[in-house]
Amino acid sequence: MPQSRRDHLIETALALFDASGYRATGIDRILAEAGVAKMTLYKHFKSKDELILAALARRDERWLAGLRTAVAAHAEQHAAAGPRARLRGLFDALEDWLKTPGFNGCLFCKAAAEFPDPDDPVHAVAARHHRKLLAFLKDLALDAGARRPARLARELLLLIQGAVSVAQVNGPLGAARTAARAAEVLLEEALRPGG
Amino acid sequence: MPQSRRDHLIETALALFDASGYRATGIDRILAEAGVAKMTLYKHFKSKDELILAALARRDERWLAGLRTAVAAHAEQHAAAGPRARLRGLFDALEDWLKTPGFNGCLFCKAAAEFPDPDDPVHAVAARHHRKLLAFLKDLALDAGARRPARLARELLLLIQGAVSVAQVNGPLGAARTAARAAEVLLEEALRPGG
DNA sequence: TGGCAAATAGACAGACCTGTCTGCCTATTC
DNA sequence: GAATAGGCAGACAGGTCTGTCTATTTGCCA
Repeated sequence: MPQSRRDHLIETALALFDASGYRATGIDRILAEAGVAKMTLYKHFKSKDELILAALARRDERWLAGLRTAVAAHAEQHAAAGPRARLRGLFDALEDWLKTPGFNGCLFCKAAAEFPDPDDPVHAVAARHHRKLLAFLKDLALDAGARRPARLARELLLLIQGAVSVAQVNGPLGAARTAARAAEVLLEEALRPGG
Repeated sequence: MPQSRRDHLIETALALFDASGYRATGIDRILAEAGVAKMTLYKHFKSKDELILAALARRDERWLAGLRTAVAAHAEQHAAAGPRARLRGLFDALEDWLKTPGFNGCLFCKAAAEFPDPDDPVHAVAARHHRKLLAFLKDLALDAGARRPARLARELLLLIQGAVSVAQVNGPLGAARTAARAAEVLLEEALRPGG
């Protein structure tokens, strides 16, 4: 099962990068935690940076998939609730995430911070993740019937990223709730007819 | 002039920490850039972490002071413009900052990310900075006559931090404008009578 | 049982990091 | 002119980092 060790390395690296940062997490630490030999790592990944890229790719798909299912589940649960239901699901999922014990900020924001060069592949992956999230939010806004869905999506993105950032620095207290409240105000404004 | 070398070290360190991160910036790099000998640094600071703390302390006071003056200047310029004038000044200053060529995100968010332990003095300084910014926003909201100033302040903080985060990852295009637009909607909602 | 592929432990090189120490040099002050 | 303080350059120790290499062991399959 050649995939299994590679997977295990990616998962272990993800957890450690999240907890301590990219540069601060040494290869040896990942290997010790995963119980894998160094040569095995370097057989699957050409360098530490490639491991970082693989870990971010996995996080990207998993995180967005989780968001999608959370929103869909919430919409199904409150089938008759109108356009606000999905938005509520979005921010409920956000709140759950921020309150997760090990929560330590957005891995992509931290990647962009530790690899500030925009041409760096790691930074580029982080940027792409943000754009994918923005596209998802735009679909949501479009679905809700917002007057200017792209603008509402950009606003929602700010609220989400702001909540993540504030929660990382000062704890999760109220950040998601505040974001959800503001999002409802912005949604209502976007649904109001004349403007 | 014993203060001058200390100051120069702090300024140089600030610029390098901003451009490359805390761990990624070696002492030797700071010394070479500042043209200062190693022993001079270690006479003024007990360790690299203390230099980081000193640099963050300076950034904290300078950044908040700049924000205050920007808001005051804008309010004076549009003396009769009502409660929105200061808010506009706030987000104009934000836009200027995000579009500054060397802009590379919020030093305090990055500090909290690189020093994730909440008990770490560096993380604590970052958290304190956020609370000071929140207090300033609350004063602004109070001044504007918002119905629930504390809530509006928390919402504005999310927008500001979100714009900073998004601009860091994906460039400054539109982030500040989006935040300003959303802030106006939220302010209007907070000023509307019944709610 | 023999053979093969893959993973293991661990040494190793070379680079970089922080923090300490030793001389040298310069400027100021008596 | 001499003494003294402070900054400079650079060596150094001790540690960590990535990435490479060499043996050795494990497990599987014929």
